[in-house]
Amino acid sequence: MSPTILVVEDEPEIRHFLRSSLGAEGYRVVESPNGRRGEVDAGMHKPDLAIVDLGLPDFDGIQVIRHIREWSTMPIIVLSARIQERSKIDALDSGADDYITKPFGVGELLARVRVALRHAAQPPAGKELSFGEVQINFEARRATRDGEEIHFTAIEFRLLACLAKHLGMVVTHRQLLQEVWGPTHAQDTHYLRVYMKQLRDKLEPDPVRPRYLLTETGVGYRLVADD
Amino acid sequence: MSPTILVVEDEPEIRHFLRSSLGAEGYRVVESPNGRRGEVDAGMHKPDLAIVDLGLPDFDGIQVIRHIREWSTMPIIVLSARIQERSKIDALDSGADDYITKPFGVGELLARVRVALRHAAQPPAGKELSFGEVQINFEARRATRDGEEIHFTAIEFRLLACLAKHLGMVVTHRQLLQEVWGPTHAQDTHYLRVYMKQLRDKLEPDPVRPRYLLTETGVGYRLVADD
DNA sequence: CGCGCGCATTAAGAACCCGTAAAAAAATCG
DNA sequence: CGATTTTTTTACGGGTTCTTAATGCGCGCG
Repeated sequence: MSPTILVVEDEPEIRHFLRSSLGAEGYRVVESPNGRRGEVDAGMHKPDLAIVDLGLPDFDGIQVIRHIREWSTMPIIVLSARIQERSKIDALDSGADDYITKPFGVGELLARVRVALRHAAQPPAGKELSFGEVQINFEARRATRDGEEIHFTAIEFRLLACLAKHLGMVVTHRQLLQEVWGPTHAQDTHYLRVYMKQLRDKLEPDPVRPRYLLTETGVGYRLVADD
Repeated sequence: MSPTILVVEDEPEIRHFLRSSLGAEGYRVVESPNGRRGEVDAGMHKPDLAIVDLGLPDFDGIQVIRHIREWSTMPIIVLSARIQERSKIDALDSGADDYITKPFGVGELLARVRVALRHAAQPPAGKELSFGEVQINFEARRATRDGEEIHFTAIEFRLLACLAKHLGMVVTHRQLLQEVWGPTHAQDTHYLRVYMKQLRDKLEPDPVRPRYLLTETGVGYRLVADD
């Protein structure tokens, strides 16, 4: 079943451009001409991805994003004019996942859409993952270390799964918080500090000098398997 | 099919010089003697690249750039006399991608044109970039040098990403500052000096004599990969 | 030649972020 | 219902990163 994409855009020209570009790729497209309709359509159609213009006539696209983020983690891509630098950043902070600056080409649009959908849809990449003496089976939700079973709490495991899904890549604080605690806790970074410590105590040979579960100061964390 | 290049230039001498230099390389050339015609021709011919003189008789070349940028992402190269320092920067901030200062040689012209066309042809989804012994993976937010991992702080990486997004072309101080520090710091150019030094220390084989991360005095910086 | 401008370079204090521990609150389970 | 586990809060010390200011250099210009 092809993914559904919600397009919230007031200018008919751009909206039709989006519809035909995305439609040609096989996506199903739902169009909303303003913010109010956008929110309703988001709730009704439960799309796999939303593309939201920041310069909407009735109310700010950021409002739409905030409201959607209250109940959904669907990927949101923001459209912004070159002038709206500031609100672009606000949008990302409000929970948008990516942005495209107008004017933009079909190639760029489709590339961003693919990335966003891939990130959202992916089940924990492989079913197995191992590093050092640790082995994790995501399907069975179990892990062993030196053959001994390790126990994870629900949150610990979700956090680990989220990191493993993006193995080797940095996962931002916001992504982790959003994925594990939901959109309402996207700024409670102290949760991460506590749980990273617990994961390290369970996974790392020397928890004080992490080798697999690495910190990216000011950005997020990342999990790396051995070389 | 050879790329089409639009030349918006009032002085016949320079216009003919451009036509023959570009024509000899196999490009198709469309000439416009003033700004008004330039805009029309841009819409009609949909060229792959526009070269716009800043000192046009009817109205400012910056107007032309702004108007084109409302509907197109085609690369735009600006021609400026040495006196027009200020408007050169305005042009870049308005969406031009690169500039050439008059007088200029064929070699410089063709090099800039090649870079701009190559840049346009590649979807910005490009996740990888390499120059010298350095390799950067933007998706994973990682970089290596001679196989060794290099560590970047949050700001360093954002700066590098911004430069890489416009590989081979100039990025103005203002653009960099806005993208990395936000609009409130658009004039704090001293930040750039400090961080450029750090990037060079991490990326350049000989940081004192930069080969990739180049200074454009009075304008901004430019990242070039080796050819 | 001396001056001013913009850039490179350095260093130090401020601000911020992270790891850590431990207690309080909530949820789970027998 | 009480015990145990899990989650949420809070606090603080140490370390990293960011900001700021001072200095030196090279170049163009008067």
